[in-house]
Amino acid sequence: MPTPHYGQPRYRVIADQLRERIESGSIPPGSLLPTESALTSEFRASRGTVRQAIAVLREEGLVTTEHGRGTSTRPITLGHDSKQAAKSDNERFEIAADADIAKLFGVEIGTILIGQQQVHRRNGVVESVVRGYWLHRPGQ
Amino acid sequence: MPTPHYGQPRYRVIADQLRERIESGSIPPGSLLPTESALTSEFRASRGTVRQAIAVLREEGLVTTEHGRGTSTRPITLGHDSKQAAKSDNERFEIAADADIAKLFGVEIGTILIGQQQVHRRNGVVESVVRGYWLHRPGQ
DNA sequence: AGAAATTTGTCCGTATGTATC
DNA sequence: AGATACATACGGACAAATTTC
Repeated sequence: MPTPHYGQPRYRVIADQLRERIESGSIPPGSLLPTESALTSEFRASRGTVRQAIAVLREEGLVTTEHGRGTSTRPITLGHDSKQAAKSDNERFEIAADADIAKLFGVEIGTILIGQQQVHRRNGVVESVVRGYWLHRPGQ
Repeated sequence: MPTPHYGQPRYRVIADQLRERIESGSIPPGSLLPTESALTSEFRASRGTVRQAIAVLREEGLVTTEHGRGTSTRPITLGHDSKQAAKSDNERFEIAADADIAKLFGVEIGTILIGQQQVHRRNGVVESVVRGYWLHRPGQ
């Protein structure tokens, strides 16, 4: 079989479908995703492709993977309050756009955006903090 | 050949070496990294492993990759002037730590940090904004 | 303008190592 | 100890974007 990936690559299509299940609640927060081999059978894709799809969700912060255990969904913490102590080093939240951000996106100040904060540590010590912002559901 | 990855996996070792070259200036900002096939020969690793190593650097924001062109180290705009900053989608600046950030780093509020903002566009439209923060001269 | 070469992107199949149950 | 599941690594093949000639 050739490698036709008209439009979207397979791993993104698979990632989209899995994201759909997670966000629709079909796969509840905190529960395990199907195993890699199960997804391999279901989507008739190679394991590498399935793993690539899962990697997409992991980068988005939607799931976490534990060696030898599996990949599980993680709840999105909405209504983030800055004083709220973060339990995780990777959390999602909603936040109102400040002047800078609002101008960049071309929206009004205060528009609600999706934010994600990721804390990077080395030997337990915080090395850097990265925050990403984007609009709800940009055409992907 | 077996797959021994005692201690660190190969792709991380390769990533570490490449990072070293970038930070030492051996690969200057804005210049192209060796091609994947060149790295494959040099490190005697498979292309997949080399690509995984590059992916690490990409996640760290050290390099950017363009289809058909190559992977280049990110040009660092040591900018501080807002006029130049406004023109670029990638600017560095200094900023005082707010309560949130200060707590994460374990420093006092108001401590001066390095910040970097990167604007990601698709077809000219802002898709996301990423802000990173870290201390001056971390171990490295 | 266009063809060829270069380079990254995607996908497959397989094998082996390592962690968890 | 055995079964299950994720992590790493290899090699090959074709697709797509860019650069070069």
